[in-house]
Amino acid sequence: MHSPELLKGTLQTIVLKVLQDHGKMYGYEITQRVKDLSDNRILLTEGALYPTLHKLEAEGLLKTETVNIGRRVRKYYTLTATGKSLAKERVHDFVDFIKTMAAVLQVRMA
Amino acid sequence: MHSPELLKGTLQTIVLKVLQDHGKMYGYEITQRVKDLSDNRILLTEGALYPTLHKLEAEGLLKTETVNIGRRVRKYYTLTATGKSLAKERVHDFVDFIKTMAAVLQVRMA
DNA sequence: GTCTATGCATAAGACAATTATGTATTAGAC
DNA sequence: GTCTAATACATAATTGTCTTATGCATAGAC
Repeated sequence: MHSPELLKGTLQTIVLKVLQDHGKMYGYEITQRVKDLSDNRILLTEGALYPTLHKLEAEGLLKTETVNIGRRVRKYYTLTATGKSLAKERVHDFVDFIKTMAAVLQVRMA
Repeated sequence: MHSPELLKGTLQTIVLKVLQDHGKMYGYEITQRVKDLSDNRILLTEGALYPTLHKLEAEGLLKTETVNIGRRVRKYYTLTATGKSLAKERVHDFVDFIKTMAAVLQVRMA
């Protein structure tokens, strides 16, 4: 697991990009996908994820669809058009930030 | 200027590495060096920098030397041995984190 | 003589995430 | 057939880091 402070500020970016790449997903699925993609290094906590999803939905970046699986409820999230462009923007900003950090820290990020 | 949330958690890393690369420096000088290296994109605020320097000093990672320039006071900071190894560790951790993020976001950071 | 830059420092408040807690279903181990 | 872990949602209290605001003081440019 990474020093968790570095993760700060990246949660929205992660959620938006994962949704962009994998389409309709539900909360728990997002945590698992991120866990897999990061080789168990990024473990999204529910206390952070759900408030973020609700916030993004309230801002019109995500739309939801509730589905009953047996007696269990699943809430699927999909990017809206605005959400898609924000996803791109956030990833771009992140890459840009890394380039700047590489210059300051004098390291190669390849 | 970058979206400031991304900067969270990177301040100590930046300070330690800049001190490692440039040796003895004072607070204001650090802000300017980072500003230059980042092409004006990372502007360290004093309210964040000074508490961080004091904290690193209290933890034995930095040692200080106060110098009078005319009537003005300058406080120079240098890495201790412990500070040097932490600097390396922090940079390594950061690069590692970026690799993980690249996998999650499916981007190249070059 | 005023404005900007240099140079230190602390305090109040905002904000995001962690930790803790709560509820409930389902699959598999034994 | 019972217990545990995984699945699946959600909110509240607390923590920690940073921004913003404030304060003091010197020096140089114009």
